[in-house]
Amino acid sequence: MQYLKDEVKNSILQAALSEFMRHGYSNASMRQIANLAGITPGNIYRYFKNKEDLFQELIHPVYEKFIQYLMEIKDDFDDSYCVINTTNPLDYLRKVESTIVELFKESNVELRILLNLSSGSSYEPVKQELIQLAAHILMKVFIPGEDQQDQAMIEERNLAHMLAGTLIEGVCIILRDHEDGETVRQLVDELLRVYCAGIISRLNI
Amino acid sequence: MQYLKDEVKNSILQAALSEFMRHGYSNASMRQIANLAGITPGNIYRYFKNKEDLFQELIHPVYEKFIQYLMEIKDDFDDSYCVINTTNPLDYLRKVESTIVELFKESNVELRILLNLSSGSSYEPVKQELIQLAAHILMKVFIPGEDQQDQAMIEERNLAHMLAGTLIEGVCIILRDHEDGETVRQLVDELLRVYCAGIISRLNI
Amino acid sequence: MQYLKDEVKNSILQAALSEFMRHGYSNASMRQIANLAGITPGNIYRYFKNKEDLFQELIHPVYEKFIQYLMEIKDDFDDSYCVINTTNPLDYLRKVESTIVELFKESNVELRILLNLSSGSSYEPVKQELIQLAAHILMKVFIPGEDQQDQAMIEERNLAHMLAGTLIEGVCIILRDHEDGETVRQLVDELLRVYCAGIISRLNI
Amino acid sequence: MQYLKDEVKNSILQAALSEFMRHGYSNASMRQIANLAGITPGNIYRYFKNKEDLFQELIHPVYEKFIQYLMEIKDDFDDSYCVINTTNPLDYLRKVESTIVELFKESNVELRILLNLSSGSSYEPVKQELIQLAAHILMKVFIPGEDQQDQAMIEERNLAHMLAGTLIEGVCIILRDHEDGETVRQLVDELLRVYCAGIISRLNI
DNA sequence: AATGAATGAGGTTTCATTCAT
DNA sequence: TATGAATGAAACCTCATTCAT
Repeated sequence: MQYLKDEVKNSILQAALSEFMRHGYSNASMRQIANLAGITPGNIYRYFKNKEDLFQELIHPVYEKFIQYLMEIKDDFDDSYCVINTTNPLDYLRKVESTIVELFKESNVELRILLNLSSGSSYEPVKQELIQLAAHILMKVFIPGEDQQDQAMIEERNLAHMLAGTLIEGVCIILRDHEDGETVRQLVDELLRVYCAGIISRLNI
Repeated sequence: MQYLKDEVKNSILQAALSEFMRHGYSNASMRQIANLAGITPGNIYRYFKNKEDLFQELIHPVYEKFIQYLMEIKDDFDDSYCVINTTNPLDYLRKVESTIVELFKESNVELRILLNLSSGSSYEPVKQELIQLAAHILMKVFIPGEDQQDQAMIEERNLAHMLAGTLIEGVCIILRDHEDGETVRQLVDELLRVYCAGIISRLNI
Repeated sequence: MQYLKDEVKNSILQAALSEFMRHGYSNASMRQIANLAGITPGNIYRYFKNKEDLFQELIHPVYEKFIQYLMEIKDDFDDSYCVINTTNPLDYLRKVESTIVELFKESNVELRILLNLSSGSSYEPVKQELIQLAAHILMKVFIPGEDQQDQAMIEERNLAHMLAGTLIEGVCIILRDHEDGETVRQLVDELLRVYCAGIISRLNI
Repeated sequence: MQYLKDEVKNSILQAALSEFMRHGYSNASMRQIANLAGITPGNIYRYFKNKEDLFQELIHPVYEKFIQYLMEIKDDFDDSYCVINTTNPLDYLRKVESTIVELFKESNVELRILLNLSSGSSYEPVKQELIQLAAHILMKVFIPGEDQQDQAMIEERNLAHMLAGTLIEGVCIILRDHEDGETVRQLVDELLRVYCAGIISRLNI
């Protein structure tokens, strides 16, 4: 009994991963997923309730881990950096980096789907939330002290938002193009170095 | 009659632009485009062979301009920077920047569709091509002289590729989130500043 | 323009009426309706949003008329019969009868679908509501005065409910089996005669 | 082995009874029947050729008993009532009643399925056949003597048909709404009383 | 005898595209 | 030239039935 179940379920998941990666959630075809998995479309529904359920089973673990991780970063950051302004942001980000890379190394494709290809699913607004979280952290770097509401403030906010977005996208790109863990770490390192250098140079103006 | 034809054709193109912008290529509805253009669905097919053809007529000019522009940058770069190494890369990129922003200001929507909303069309792989072109340019910054094939070379290639990708994505993000031309220019400026600072600091190591 | 629309819409409505009549709402097949109408399934959706919408367009007018009519009966009954107990129930029901027959003559099939074949649609609970309304009226015949809550009361309630149900079904059967208006009127007359005789004889016990 | 087989077969039949009762023939799910029976879907097909066969094995005995019973009533009626016109129809119907209720008490669920929930199966037209049989019996009450073919005859035929239908539906309604055998008997008693009173009053005109 | 994974035909619905008018 | 009704293929999904185990 159940002489094939796990094998088939895995082949469906793998096929779905490939199809979602290629066409995004709403343009992915259950028929194509079935073809890729070597089964008939109806059989998918023995393993997953529907398209959204299949997507969720693939993406949710990564989503949860990622959210939890970012929250930890935020809390840690709020505690250690903002109160006593001793930590160098460069050092702080460097510490963060290794954990990020670890998570991405585990779930490269899933994260890219979550962040860039989930339009039409319940995860659609996740990317903006994540970028806003990242922006929140960067904001504290640019405006350490008080909450000014003047023009400068708006510009800083835009800047933080933009840099947060590019940072997230940068990591996505690195992970899309490279499999080797050490290369990934090295490139993220470089990316952070660029960002930190730029941010520091901007703060010093 | 010819006059009427052009008017209708333009209204279709304008409607299509709006619809592709809102829903992306494959989720755009020909019926909705007809509605927006104030005509009937069947009539679209007197002006355009099919959905893909309509998309192409809209996007191709921008695509071509963008490619041509990047080629010019590449050629200019090859001539002015690589041979006699006098120009400051920061100055060079700053010169580039204003042209980029100009192009985006002209064809903001088309470029955003081309880069982010062309999934399902023949332009789907364009973004990657563009990033590779940009990477080629950046390569010349990092490896000014000869074509070494050693390990250091590979690392520089990866770095250039990654930075090119994040740069392109960064510009996309800026254009997605902001309409005002001056804000766009300012943010692109900041983005370049960060990149240049990072790149210079890296070159100086 | 619109050179066929009404004709097709009517053929769909007629086909749907036949299909819903034969198999009920949830077992009716849109494909079969299309076949009966001599069109393709997709074309139905140019005329009706979905299956429920098609059903509603067919059934709602009858439903509304029927509900309104029954409410009028109920109000008229509450006013004329319960307060001053002068009207003979036989006379009252006879007055009611002609109106019922008129409505049924107009929308024979639709009413039968509404009452007996709407399972799965939003009209599913209508029949029970109607029977309860009819039972409410009959209750007033059996228990003219006060609201007793004893055993006799429960029996009267069951009896009223049962007779209301059979009355409704009886009218449905008459209309299913006969087309001629005069025959219908005559049979409903007989049915009411039987009911009234029985009810009166029961009250006299 | 044979013992086990019967046990399984019975559990399937019991499960099917419950499922058909809840959802009707065509909306009943073979998978759900298997679940209720504590076996797997495929195994049902070792005991029953298909869904229709399972339905038939469940319903046919009751159908046959019911038909046979009605035939006996008819024959008994033809012998005792029509030839020597001594028996009071009220007494005769009262005698009939207790047998009807007995049969319903034995096979309440099966009869309700047969009469009201067989849409989509081969038993779908049974209810009409039953009503026509009942109408045939009632005809003998209204037209004791000869087979006139005049207008009066047609009216009597229609009347008998209508009253047979309402009687059957009335019993169905009673059985749908009540579980307790004594309440069922009592309501059927009342229903017959109404019918008899009406029929007698009509005959006396 | 029993399992339950798999199939395949069918369900409702959408939509780019065609074509008679 | 323009209409918009109609088509047909595809979408997601369900389920009675089959069959390798």
